[in-house]
Amino acid sequence: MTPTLAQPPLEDASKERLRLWLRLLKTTRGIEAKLRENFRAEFDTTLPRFDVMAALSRYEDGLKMSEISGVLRVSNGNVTGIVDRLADDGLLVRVPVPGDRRAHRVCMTRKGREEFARQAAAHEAWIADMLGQFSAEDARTLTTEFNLPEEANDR
Amino acid sequence: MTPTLAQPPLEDASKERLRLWLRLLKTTRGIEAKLRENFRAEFDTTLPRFDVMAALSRYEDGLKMSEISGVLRVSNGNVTGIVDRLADDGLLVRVPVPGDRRAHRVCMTRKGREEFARQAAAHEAWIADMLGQFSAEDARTLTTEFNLPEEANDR
DNA sequence: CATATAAACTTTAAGCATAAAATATTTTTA
DNA sequence: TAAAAATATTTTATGCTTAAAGTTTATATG
Repeated sequence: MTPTLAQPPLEDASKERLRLWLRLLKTTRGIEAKLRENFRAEFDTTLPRFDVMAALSRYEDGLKMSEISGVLRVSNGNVTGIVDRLADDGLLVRVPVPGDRRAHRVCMTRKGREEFARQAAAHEAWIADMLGQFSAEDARTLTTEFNLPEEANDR
Repeated sequence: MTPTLAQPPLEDASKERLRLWLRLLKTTRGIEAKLRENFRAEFDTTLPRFDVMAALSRYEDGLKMSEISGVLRVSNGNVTGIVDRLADDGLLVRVPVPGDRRAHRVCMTRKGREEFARQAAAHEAWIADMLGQFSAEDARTLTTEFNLPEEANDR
């Protein structure tokens, strides 16, 4: 006879994978909501703005508009508005690309770099707190496990 | 002397947790993008619309507007527009609540239930495919591991 | 060289999301 | 019971997001 289990019996993999997806979604959305709230309260900014700044911070010479959308995997038109607003705030500038009058290189200003440094430090601390249940080793293991193929989408 | 490692040495937990977060974000966004694309191509609908239908499908007697936003953890005003459009399409109806003229109960129509059944089956198959690298046992283990406290937010 | 194609970017239309304010109704309280 | 507080929902303002169409500039092709 089937013994009573602490957990319900394993259903087919399809159901368990669906459960995992719903859990991942709930967890990441919860963390994103907290980040959004913190960014608003502490820095009067948003997650998409931070994402653009973070992308730029990794490239000393800035990025072209299309490179930003490529790195962040968002649509082209999306980046236009976010960069507009960051530029209005003096955190970055559009620099014409010599020899190609279609393109612009987006670079952080000094003010942008300083502001981003503060935001990045806070961001890392918030994440470390929210994922505090994972040891460094656990985190590394899970990072590897969640490296899905996702149609081999690097660059 | 420190031996050469297959992976870089463990940095402090903070950095490893940040890496895990970035990986989770990349993975869930990738899956969400694929789902959005599939929902659009196969059913001419969106993920938020599916989420509302999924919430309603679990309650025979429907849900009030505020209950939908509570279950889905989205803002009140957000649900108004999504329900408006689903109602326009005849997939659900707003039913007045007897004895409280402020409130409405949102219920799926027969058409809505039939459409949702098709969508849910496809959704489960898409997820099972994208998370195919996880066995049923792995999926269950990970689902448990990602049950973050997140300020004990159930209902 | 003229034109066609491609590339870089912006604009538009529609929908999703939040926070905050507004409206209507119900319940509590003085 | 009248005024105040709470509840249920919608509306408004702002920003993010995509897909698709449009503009300008660059490159390829006849």
